[in-house]
Amino acid sequence: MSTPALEIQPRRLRADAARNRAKVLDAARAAFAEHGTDAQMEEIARRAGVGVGTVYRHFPTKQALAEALVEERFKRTIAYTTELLEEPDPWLAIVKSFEFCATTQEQNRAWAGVLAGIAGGSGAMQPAEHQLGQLLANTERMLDRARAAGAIRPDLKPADMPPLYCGLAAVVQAGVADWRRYLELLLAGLRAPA
Amino acid sequence: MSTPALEIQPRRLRADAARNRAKVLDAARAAFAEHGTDAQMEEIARRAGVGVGTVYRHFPTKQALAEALVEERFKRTIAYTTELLEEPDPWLAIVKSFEFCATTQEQNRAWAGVLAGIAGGSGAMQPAEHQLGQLLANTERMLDRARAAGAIRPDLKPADMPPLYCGLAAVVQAGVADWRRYLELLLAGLRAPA
DNA sequence: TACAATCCGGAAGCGATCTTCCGCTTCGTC
DNA sequence: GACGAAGCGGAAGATCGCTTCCGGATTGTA
Repeated sequence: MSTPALEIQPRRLRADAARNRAKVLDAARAAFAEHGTDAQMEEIARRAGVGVGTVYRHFPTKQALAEALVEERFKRTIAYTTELLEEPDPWLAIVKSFEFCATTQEQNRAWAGVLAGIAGGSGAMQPAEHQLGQLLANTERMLDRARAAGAIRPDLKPADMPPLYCGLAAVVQAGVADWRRYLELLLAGLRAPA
Repeated sequence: MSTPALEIQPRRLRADAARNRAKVLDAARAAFAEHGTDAQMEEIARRAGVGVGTVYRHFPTKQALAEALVEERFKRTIAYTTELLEEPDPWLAIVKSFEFCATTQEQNRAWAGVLAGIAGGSGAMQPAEHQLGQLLANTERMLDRARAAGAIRPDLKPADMPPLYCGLAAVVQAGVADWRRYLELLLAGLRAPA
């Protein structure tokens, strides 16, 4: 986020263009947070204080704009799950990963759709292949650590996880205020049997 | 489904009209099952073998048509949960209620949206108030029975349930083929601690 | 300052859907 | 079988939201 992207941006943006691009991304983030995929291009432009034409100058389609935001979220998610591998308590790492998922959904109402695509195997807004692979690898390591510590039921597989995240995101998306209670029940099912 | 609806239909429908109404409902059921809320009126008309005008003669808006289907599902759900109160094994009753939820979602891709509305308190396609009350009452009795039998964790409240159904429906909607595995993990969290 | 490349704004174009409208058809009855 | 009421079909209307287009403004450089 600090230096790269030179392969994608062959030439330097003019100062005003760079400024506007950032404003568009901010506005889009807010609009998607509020309305999910139904956010409208014109509203995004208005929030950014630019014309729709400017939005389209930076992102060729609405889909591309949405994907840029998803990729952003995905990077943060991968970064966070990587951090979690350092968490001393492997069970707590799992708990935190679910909480992160829920708050991400709160910040971007399109997130549940992305997770649904991952869990279900299809989905209109898939992240890049290698990113997805990295996230799944982190998940696997997280489970391995917890299993080794005897914190989770031994038969819990990596493939079990995406649906669990997907369900949680859906509950948050539905507007369940007390999603932590839902999470508590969910986690109880993952614990190692006493 | 066999005799009622006389309060809603003040005058008797002409034979062909009644036939078409049924065809429209069948077609709509199929279309909504496949495409959820995105099902198109013209496709419904085509499937029913009638013109769009005929669809609108029977249901003033797409929303009304969708609501008719939801109400239908809701009646079946209430009927089924009422049956379940007779189930000798209270734990099995709970399991079956979740399975019923999942298969309902498989048969109508708009179901998850309805449950989301119930769980979250808002939602565009709410069922009638008294129907909802009846369903929640059944849920409560179901839990009471299971709690009395020591089959579930004692702190499980009726209000915990809608999000659980909502999450399951979302997972099924996402296209997770092995939703039974998800359900298994979920149920493990509801069991009474050993 | 002058010039050219770059960028901006927002009106207009366009496709997709829901909904209306009305002349024609079918049904039920006398 | 004749008549009026009820129902039907599907083209046209209305709307909505994404996308394009281009004259004019801005930026960076000579």
